[in-house]
Amino acid sequence: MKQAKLSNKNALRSARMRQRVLEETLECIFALGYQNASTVEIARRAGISRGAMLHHYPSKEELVCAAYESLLKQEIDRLRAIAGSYAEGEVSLDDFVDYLWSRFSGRSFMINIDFIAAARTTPNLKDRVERVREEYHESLDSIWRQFFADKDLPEHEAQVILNLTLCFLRGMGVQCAVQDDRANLDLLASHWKAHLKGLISGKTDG
Amino acid sequence: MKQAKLSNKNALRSARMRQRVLEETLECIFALGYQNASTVEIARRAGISRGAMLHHYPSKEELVCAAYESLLKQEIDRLRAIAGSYAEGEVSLDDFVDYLWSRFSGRSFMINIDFIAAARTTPNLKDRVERVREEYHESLDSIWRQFFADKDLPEHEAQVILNLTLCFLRGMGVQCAVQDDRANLDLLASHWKAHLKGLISGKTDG
DNA sequence: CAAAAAACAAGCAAGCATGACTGTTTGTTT
DNA sequence: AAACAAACAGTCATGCTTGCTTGTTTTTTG
Repeated sequence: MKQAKLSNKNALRSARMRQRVLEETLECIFALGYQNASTVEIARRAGISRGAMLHHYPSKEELVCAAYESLLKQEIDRLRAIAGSYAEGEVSLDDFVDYLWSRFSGRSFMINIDFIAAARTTPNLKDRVERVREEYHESLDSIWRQFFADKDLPEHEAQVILNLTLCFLRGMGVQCAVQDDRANLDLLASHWKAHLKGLISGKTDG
Repeated sequence: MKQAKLSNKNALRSARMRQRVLEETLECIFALGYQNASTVEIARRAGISRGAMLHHYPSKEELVCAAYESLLKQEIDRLRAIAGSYAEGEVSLDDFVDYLWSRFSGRSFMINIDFIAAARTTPNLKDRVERVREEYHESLDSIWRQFFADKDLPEHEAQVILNLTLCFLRGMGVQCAVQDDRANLDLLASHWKAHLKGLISGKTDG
């Protein structure tokens, strides 16, 4: 976003360093929590001086926001890849829900919780987090619709089912954060998947 | 827990003060976030000196843990009250889910998110948070069973339905924290309630 | 009523995180 | 190659937070 000409050695060096810093920022937040992820520690892990880091990201807020955007962009890319696999008939709805659950129970979502908690009481951060999340959900939505293209469900019902599923997975992810009882949660996820089938074919209620 | 004789004036004064400090701790965490809730600010709001507060709670961890325990104890009391109302036939399952949703979309849950996020990377806190949450869930569980006592669902299925509902509500609560789109979430909650009915009577799948 | 204990007030010191500042090296441009 | 710009390193100062210490008031107890 900052470099116009990407052919330079400098721009490449810069891009690499920025990427490394962002990755270590996320890792640091994952390992230590949002608030305990100090710029000193991040710089140390990234093998860069604080001065240099401040050159790339002028404030901590800039840094963590960029890191969050990077995180969700990665997620979006992964979703796109799944969408490609679906087009080739390699992925079922069950597989997709499994994939989502793996995402909501792993590092990515734990970092997300920290950001969500921090964003709630930090207006600047909240705006940016909200914006990035919106983008993410749009991607998710467009992929989700693919799974219902051949079913005869109205679009808004597919949307409701997606939102139910997302809230459910989010809630399980939160539970995962506080008490790592994976076996039980995996079981619960299975229940939900079985349930989804009923929702799609059965249509017991509107 | 600290006072043996509650008949003293001192013990009463102490208890009142402790209660006030805990309440302001929660309010401070709600308003400013877990990390920005400094002991200075809490003391200021509670109208007490920091020295006095340190007399009651020797460390910040003690303070916030006590506050969290107080918060969930309050929730448990409320649940017990609902259980009483149910016994008198004043509350339906729908009402109960509505009640839970009001809890998961309000102050109480927002504070919870902060604690959950903080606990993830703070071992001491995590243990205590986990323990208190367990107690809370047990209360919830015993009440939930009441609603299924007259239905012919096996107990473990009622449990699964509770867990599904809880995860769903938690997920909605998280969404609430980052983007206050109540109208949509309320709608989604209605969908779930309608859905619950199907789950209980219909039994489309095991 | 005197002594002990508890509740409370207020100031102090150490630690830490952030951001600013100064200087050095590496790369680009003309 | 000379001037310029970007990338990087390291140190410093400010502000904030926490917990400790010392002193005062209120209550309980012998």
